[in-house]
Amino acid sequence: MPIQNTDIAAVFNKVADLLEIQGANPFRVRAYRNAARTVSSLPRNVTDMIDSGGDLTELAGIGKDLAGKIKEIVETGSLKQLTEIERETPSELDALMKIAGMGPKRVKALHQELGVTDLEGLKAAAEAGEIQQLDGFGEKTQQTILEDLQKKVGKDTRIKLLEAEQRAGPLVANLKKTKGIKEIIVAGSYRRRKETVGDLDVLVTCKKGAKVMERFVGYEDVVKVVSQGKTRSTVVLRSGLQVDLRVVPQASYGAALHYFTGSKSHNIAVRKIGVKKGFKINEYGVFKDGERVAGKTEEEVYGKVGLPFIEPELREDQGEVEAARADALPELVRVEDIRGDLHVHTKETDGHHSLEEMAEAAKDRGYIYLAVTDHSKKVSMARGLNAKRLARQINAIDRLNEKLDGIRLLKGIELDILEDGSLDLPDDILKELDLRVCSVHYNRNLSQERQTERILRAMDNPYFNILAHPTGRLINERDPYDLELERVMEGALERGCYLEINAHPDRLDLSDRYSRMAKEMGLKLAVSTDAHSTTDLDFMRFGLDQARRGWLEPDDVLNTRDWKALKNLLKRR
DNA sequence: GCCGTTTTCGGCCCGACTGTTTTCAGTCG
Repeated sequence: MPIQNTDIAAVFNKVADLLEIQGANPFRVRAYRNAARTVSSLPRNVTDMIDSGGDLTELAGIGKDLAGKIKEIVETGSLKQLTEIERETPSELDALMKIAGMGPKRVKALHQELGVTDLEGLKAAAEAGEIQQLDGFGEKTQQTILEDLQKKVGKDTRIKLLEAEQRAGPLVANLKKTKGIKEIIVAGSYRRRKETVGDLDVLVTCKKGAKVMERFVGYEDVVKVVSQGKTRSTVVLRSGLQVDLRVVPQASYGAALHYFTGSKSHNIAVRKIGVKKGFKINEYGVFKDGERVAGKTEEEVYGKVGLPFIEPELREDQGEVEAARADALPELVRVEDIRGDLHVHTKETDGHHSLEEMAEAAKDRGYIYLAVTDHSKKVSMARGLNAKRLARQINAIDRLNEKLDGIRLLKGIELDILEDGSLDLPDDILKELDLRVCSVHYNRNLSQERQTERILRAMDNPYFNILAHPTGRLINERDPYDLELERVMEGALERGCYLEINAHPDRLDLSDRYSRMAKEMGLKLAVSTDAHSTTDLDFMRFGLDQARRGWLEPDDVLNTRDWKALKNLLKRR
C-alpha cells in the first residue's frame, strides 16, 4: 500500500515530540506539528499529489525543507532525520508525553536521570518510588502518572458526537439551576460539530463563579476533580469524559465563546490579524492599549479585526479566514433547507415502522417527500426484497400516495453492489422506481484497485443514482474500505451519479473533508439518514453538521430541492 | 522550520492552574 497521509503525519509528529524532548527551538517543533496537521487533513493522498507533479510548498506551513522530507517519506517509506534523532533520544519517549502532566521537560528529566525509555520503564520507576525523588517531581506527580498509566490501557478517548450530546445535556441542565447564571453553552469541538469529541468545554457567564464551580465539581457523575479554580475547573465523569468549565463575566462572553470554541489554529489565525491591527485578543475581550474595545459577542470580536462572523463549523483554519477576508464565505446549508430524506427503511426489511408511519413522521418534520429504500435480496440478514416483493411494495406506495396529503413517498431501493460490480436486482424492476441508492455490504476487503473498479462498474448501470455510505466506515469501530474516492467522485460526475452523506451518527460517511472534496469537484451530495425507525429521521441534523463542515451550500445538496427539480437531477447522462 | 500591504531576518498566541516551590517552571488547552 502506498504511503498514506496519516503515515507522514505520524512521522512529523514523532519528530516534533522527540525534538521537543531534546529541547529544540519550540517554533521549529511547531512547524513539524503544523505540517502533520496540514497533511493529515488533506482530502487527497500526498502520494498522488507528488505523482501528478503538484507543488507541496503551496500547502499551508510546508516550505522547501518539509516538502523535501515529505517526498523522502513517500519515496523511501522513512525519514533519515528521524533515525538520527532516535539515536540520541529513544523512539518510544514520545508515548510518555501522552501521560497526564507529562511534557517534554519532565520526559527529558526522566530519561536522563532515571534512564526511562518507554511506558514500561515509566511504570517501573513510578512503582519503585524513584520518580518522586527527582527535582521538580513529587509524590503527587508520581501518583498521577501511575493512575493515568492504569487508565490509558486500550482506551479510545474521543467519543461520538451523539454520545457527547447525551452526556452534555444533563450536565448543562444541572448547572443551569445555579442562581445568577446568564449564559451557558458547550463550546469546543462540540460546538464546531466535529464527528467525535475529546472533551467538553462548558462556558458560563455569571457574576459569582464560586457557586457554579461548587455545583460543577459536586455533580453526581463526577468521579474526579482534576483542578478547581475561580474561573476554570476540570473534572472527569464516570464515563471517562473530561469536562472543563470556564466562568467569565458577561462583557467577555463573545470573546470567551470565540476563544473556547477554537479550533486552536483558527484562533491563532484570527489573533494574528488582530496583532497586525494593534489588538490583543484573549478570552476576556479585544484590547487596544490595555483598553477593552470589544468582547460581548463573537460578531464584535470578528468585526474588530475586519472579518464577518464565521460559522463554528468552519473554524478549522482550512481557508475560512482567507475566505472571510475576501468576503467569500459559503452560505452554509441548514437543516431547514432539507425537503426530504432519500434513504430510509421500513419493517418490510429491517426497519421498525410501516410505510404509513414513516410517511407521517416525515411530514411531521416538514418534508414534502420521503424515499423508501429498503434492502435488496442479497442482504438476507435484513430480509432484503426480491423483485416480486419489491413490485408489491411499489404497488403499496402508489396506493398510499393517493391517500397521503402534503407528503409524497418516492419508490426506491437500497441495492447491494456485488463483488463484480453488478447490482442485485434486474433492470426491468429497477426502471419502475423513482430512485435507487446503491451500497457495498459484502466483500469489504478487496484491494483499492478492485474496490474502486467495482463501484465504478456499478455506476455504469443506468439505474445507479446515489452511492450510499461511500466508505463503509463505522466511527471508532470499523475502518473504511480501501477506496480511491477521488476516482469514484470523478466517475459519479461523468455519469450523473451522486454520493451520500449518511447522517447516522455512527457513520457520518462521507466525512467532512470528503464532503468538501466533493464540493470542490462540483459533485452534489445527498444528505440522508438511513433511518430504520421514525425517530431515526432526526439524525438528519448530524448529517447537516458534517455537510456544513464540508462547506456545503443549499445548492450542493440534492434534497434541498422540490421533487420536480430533484427528479431532473437524477436523470442519468 | 515557516513566512512577509511594515519584514528575506526576526519574529512566531496567550492565560490559568498545579505542584513544588519560596517566586515559579511546567503543562494544558
